[in-house]
Amino acid sequence: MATCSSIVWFRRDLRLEDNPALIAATRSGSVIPVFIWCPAEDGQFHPGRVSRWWLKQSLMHLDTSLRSLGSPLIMRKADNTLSMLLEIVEATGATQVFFNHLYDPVSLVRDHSVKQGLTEQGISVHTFNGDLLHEPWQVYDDNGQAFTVFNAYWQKCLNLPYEPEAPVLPPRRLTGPIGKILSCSAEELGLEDSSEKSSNALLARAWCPGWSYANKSLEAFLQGSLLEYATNRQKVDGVTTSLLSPHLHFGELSVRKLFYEVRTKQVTWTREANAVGEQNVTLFLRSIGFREYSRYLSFHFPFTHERSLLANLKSFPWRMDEAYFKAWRQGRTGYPLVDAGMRELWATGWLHNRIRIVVSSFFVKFLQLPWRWGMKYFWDTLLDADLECDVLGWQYISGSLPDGHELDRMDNPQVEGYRFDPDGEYVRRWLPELSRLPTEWIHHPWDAPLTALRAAGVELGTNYPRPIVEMGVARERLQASLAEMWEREAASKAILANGLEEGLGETTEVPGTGGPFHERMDVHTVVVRQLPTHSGSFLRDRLVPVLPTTSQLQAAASILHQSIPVEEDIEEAVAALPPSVPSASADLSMAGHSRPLEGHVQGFADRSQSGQEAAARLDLDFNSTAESGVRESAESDGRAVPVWSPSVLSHAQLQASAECVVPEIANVRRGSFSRRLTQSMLRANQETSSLSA
DNA sequence: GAAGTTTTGTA
DNA sequence: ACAAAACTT
Repeated sequence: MATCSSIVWFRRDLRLEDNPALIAATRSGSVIPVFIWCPAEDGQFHPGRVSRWWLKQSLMHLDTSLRSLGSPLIMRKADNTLSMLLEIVEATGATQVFFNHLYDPVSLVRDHSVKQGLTEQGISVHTFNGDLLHEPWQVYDDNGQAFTVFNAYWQKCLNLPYEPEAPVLPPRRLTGPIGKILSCSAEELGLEDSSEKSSNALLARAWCPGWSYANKSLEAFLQGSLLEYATNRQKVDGVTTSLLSPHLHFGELSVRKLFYEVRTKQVTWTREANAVGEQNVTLFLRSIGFREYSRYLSFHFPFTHERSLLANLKSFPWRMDEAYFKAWRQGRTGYPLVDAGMRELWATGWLHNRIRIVVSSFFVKFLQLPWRWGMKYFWDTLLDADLECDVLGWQYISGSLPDGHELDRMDNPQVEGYRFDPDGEYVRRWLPELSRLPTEWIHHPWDAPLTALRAAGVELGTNYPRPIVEMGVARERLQASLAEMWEREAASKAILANGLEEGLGETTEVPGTGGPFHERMDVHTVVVRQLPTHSGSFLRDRLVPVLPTTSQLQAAASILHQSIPVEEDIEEAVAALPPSVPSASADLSMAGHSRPLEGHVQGFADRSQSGQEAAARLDLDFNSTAESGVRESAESDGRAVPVWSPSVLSHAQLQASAECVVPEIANVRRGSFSRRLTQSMLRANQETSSLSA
């Protein structure tokens, strides 16, 4: 057995400690640690600049650690992950591949085909849970259905038998492969292009990527802000969160270890009758719960990165307004709290979770922009960009979840400003043009008397914009749009009913809309329709608005005279962040991306890991629904746009993701939803079976 | 002490 | 937005 050579395929588990794939491989002989950078497979979800910067640093750190144990990290850039793995297998004579599970839609699909491809070549593949407390297929409600509300899900998780064990220590020594294996440096992977380096240099002042720094961040958090997590949760300015999220995203820190450490703390505090401390832990664990839940949703509802979980908003008339979108990105909406947040995001890649909620809520409800645009922007710009959390966050805010905010709940940025930034310091830090405005007016400069504005050097409409949409107008517009949506839905329902009677089934078209209703909120489709004369590549770029490059941003900034943080401001801003050390990042991000590879199937339960029953069920599903992938959706103008066709785990989920069979939930309010969803999924499933029979 | 008003919490 | 809690009268 000592002669057996194993590849450990690192992905987003860039740590030595508590890494099940690495531990298992170490037991079976010599270890070849591998990282493959394969941008071609990321599609639309190619990581943004700051995220790639983090990855690069983290890889260098991991490589150093692995080297000192005796087996350096093999880094390769590839067009196809499977081919590259096979090439490395060939070169090293490895007979086994070990890796930890991922749950985002891209990885689910890729990992399944990789596993299949390796197995076909006689390589034995072993996969593990290195990212979650519980695998998504281990948690179901009393009816055996997947949860669709968070509280019930998290309650169940907390009640599952789970005795946190002390994290497994890193291996002491690794036996490396014999002979030299082709590899490149982290630099040569091309994670950072030369135009990005100067901006990225600033990031290193505030953050230390790498698994051992993640441990230090954890330590700092346990000793520091965990104590006051609950009370400080509201404070948007200053270091009050764990700052662990980028470390968690890249798996530099094991969630199981985090859970273990935090729980241990909680036990201590309970013994000391420290009720406040105990409460703090409960709240923090809840935010870990949201991270778990994001994976859970992504796994069970693999279409949620591009379509709402609920079908209730499928005919909502989102505004495809590029100018609004741009004003939001640049922090020029005229609402100081929103703008401060967007400037901070722009400059640092970081936002307090509270501010993420504020800006995303404004995005959806004041501007009525499609949530997927916002999700993509977060994916492109956040340091802790994480697809599953991104999806969960935006669906939560946009009224697409049974237990999220409803779409017609409009939060007032002025009110939120005084609640979360009572002294206006946060706004002053990020909006220098308002820095001299007294607190009285800082969150609503449009009400300020001219004398006050003049004294503060503020000229509304010139160096700081007036509100892009007034609150009252926004409210009316939202109501009107909702009314329009109800109308469309009623019409749709009537026609669908007719259609079914006539046996037309699910693809009924509604006259005058050019297609099934759900497509009206589909970014791809609508934009294509609006821009029918442009070229293919232009269209592709437009599928989802793309983050401008730094130079484009700077150009825009100079045109817009002042107030956009360009380099100097960024520097100042970053300097104002938590000083050097890994302060730990924590609030879980709403980050995201979206999009497809070709033909694959999804799912990857590992027999040895996840229990016979689950594995058997998933395997069965692979076999029965194995064909899915990119399909072409023919537009009315004849242009074909690739559309992600979700891979499928079960018939019920297939139905949930097939647009016209999406459950009827328009009027269902929170709470009562879950059961109805599953029931109507089942009903839809049965109907379809009988139709096809 | 009941009824009305304001604040707080919700991710 | 809305409900529940806290606070006033």
